[in-house]
Amino acid sequence: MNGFELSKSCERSLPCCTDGGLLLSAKAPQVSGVRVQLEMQALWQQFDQLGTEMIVTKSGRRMFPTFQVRISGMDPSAEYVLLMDFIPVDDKRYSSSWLVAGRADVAAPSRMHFHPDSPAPGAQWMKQTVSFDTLKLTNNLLDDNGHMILNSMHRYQPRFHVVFVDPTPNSHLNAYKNFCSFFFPETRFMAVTAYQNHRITQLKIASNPFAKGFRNTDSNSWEGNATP
Amino acid sequence: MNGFELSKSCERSLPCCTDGGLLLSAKAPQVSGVRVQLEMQALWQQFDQLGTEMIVTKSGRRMFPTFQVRISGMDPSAEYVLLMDFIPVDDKRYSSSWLVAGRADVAAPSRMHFHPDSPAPGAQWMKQTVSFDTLKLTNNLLDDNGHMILNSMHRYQPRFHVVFVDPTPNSHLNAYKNFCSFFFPETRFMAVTAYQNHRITQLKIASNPFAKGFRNTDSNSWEGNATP
DNA sequence: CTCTTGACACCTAGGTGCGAACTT
DNA sequence: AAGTTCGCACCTAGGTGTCAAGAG
Repeated sequence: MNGFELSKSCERSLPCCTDGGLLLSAKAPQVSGVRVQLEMQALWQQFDQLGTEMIVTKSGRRMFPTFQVRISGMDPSAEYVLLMDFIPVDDKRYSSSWLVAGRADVAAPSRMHFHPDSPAPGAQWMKQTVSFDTLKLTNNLLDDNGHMILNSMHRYQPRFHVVFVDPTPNSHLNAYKNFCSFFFPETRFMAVTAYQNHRITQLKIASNPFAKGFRNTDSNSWEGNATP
Repeated sequence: MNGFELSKSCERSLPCCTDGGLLLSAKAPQVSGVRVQLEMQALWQQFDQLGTEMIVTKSGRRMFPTFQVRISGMDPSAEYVLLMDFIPVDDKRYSSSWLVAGRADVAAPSRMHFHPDSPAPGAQWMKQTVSFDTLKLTNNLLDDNGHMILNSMHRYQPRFHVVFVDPTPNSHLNAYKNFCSFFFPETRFMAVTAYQNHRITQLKIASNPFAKGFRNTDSNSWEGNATP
C-alpha cells in the first residue's frame, strides 16, 4: 500500500506511453516520469454514468465539465507543450435512442488544441491546475477559429498529450521519445446539437454556474404543480 | 531629413536609450533598432490637453485610455520581455485646484509590471498591438496583487521597457546593452481617488464603453421631458 | 420524422462613475 | 474642508439551456 500515491493517477489516466512493445525506458526522462490527475473527477463520473453529452455548435461551445488536470513529475526547468485531441470511441453513428444507426461518417479533420500557455517550463505547469477552458467544440467543418471539429451523434474520447520541447539539434529524429499521452475513460462523451437525455440536461443545469437561470429555485416544486 | 521614417516614432516616443553620453551603438543589435508607436494617440492627446486623471483604488483600477503600443524593428526570433513602470513627473503634491501643496510624499514602492505574455519572441510582439489592459493602479501601499502602487494627487509618467533576453552565458555583465526604454509625454496623468476636473469625467464617460451607463442618451432631452 | 439552427432570457464575471458616508 | 472609501445601478462581454422554426 505504500509508494502508490503517484501510481494512483496512472491507474486512472491509462498512459499511452506503452507504445506497443516499447519499454517505458524508451521515453526521454523528461516525460517518462510525468503523472497526470484529472480534476473534478467525481463530477465527470456522475456525468459518465448517465452518458455524457457535449453540445456542439457552429460558433463553438465550451465543454462542461471543463477538462482540467494536475501534473507532477515534470522536469521543472524543461520546456513542455500541452495539447488535447479527440478520438472517435467507435466507428458508429447513433440515433436519438442511442441505437447504432450506421457506420461513422467520413472522418472529420482532426485537430489538435494547444494549451494557450504552451510552451512553458515544467515548473509552471505543475504549480497549479492546468485548465482547457478555452477549448470549444464545433460541428462546422469549415471552422476557422481553431475549434475542435466533431461529428454530432458520435462518441469521442478526449486525449491529453505532454510534449517535451527538446532543444537538442536533430531532436526530431527522436520525437517519439519526447511525448506522452493520457486519457481518462470517464471523460468520454457524445457530441450532440441538442441534449438527448433529460437527466444530462438537469445535471448540467445543476452543476454549471452559467446555467443557474434554469435551476428550480422552488425547493417545494414537487407540490402544487397547478395545471390549467 | 531623409531616413526619418523610422525615427518618427522616436520623436514621439523619446527613447531613453541615449543613456547620458553613451552612443546608441553601445546597445545590443536586438534592441537598438526597436521602434514603438503609441496606439489611440489622438485620444491620449485629447485627455492630455485637459490634464489626464487616473483613478486609483484600494482593489486596483485599470487605466483609461489603456496603454497600448505597436512595435517594429525587433529581431523576430529573439526573446523579449516587455514591461512598464511609472515615474513621478515632479516631486510636488497637488491640491484639488492643482496648486502645489507641498513636497512629494515618501516615494512609494516602485513596481514593475511585466506584460503577461513575457517572455515571447519578437515576431509575436510585432504581429499585433501589445496591450497593457490588465495593468491596475492602486493607492494601497500594502497591495499584494501585483498592482502598480501610486500616490494620489501626484503626477506620473508611464514608461515602457523592451528587454532582450540574452541567452549568452554571463549576459548580465552586459545587461545595460540589452534593454531600451520609451515614454510618451501625452500619457502623463494625475493619480486621483475621485475626479477633480469635470471635463475629464465627461471625456471618460464619452469614450470608455464601460461608462456608457452615464451617457446622456437623450439626444432630444430638451423636448418632452414629461413630469408627473 | 430526426436533427440542426438562431434568437432569446437569464446567468457569471467584472469594468464604470455616482454619491453618501467616512476619515483626517 | 478636503480627500478617501464603499455599495450601488448600469454597463460590456460572453457562457447557459429553451423554444420555435428550419432543413433534410
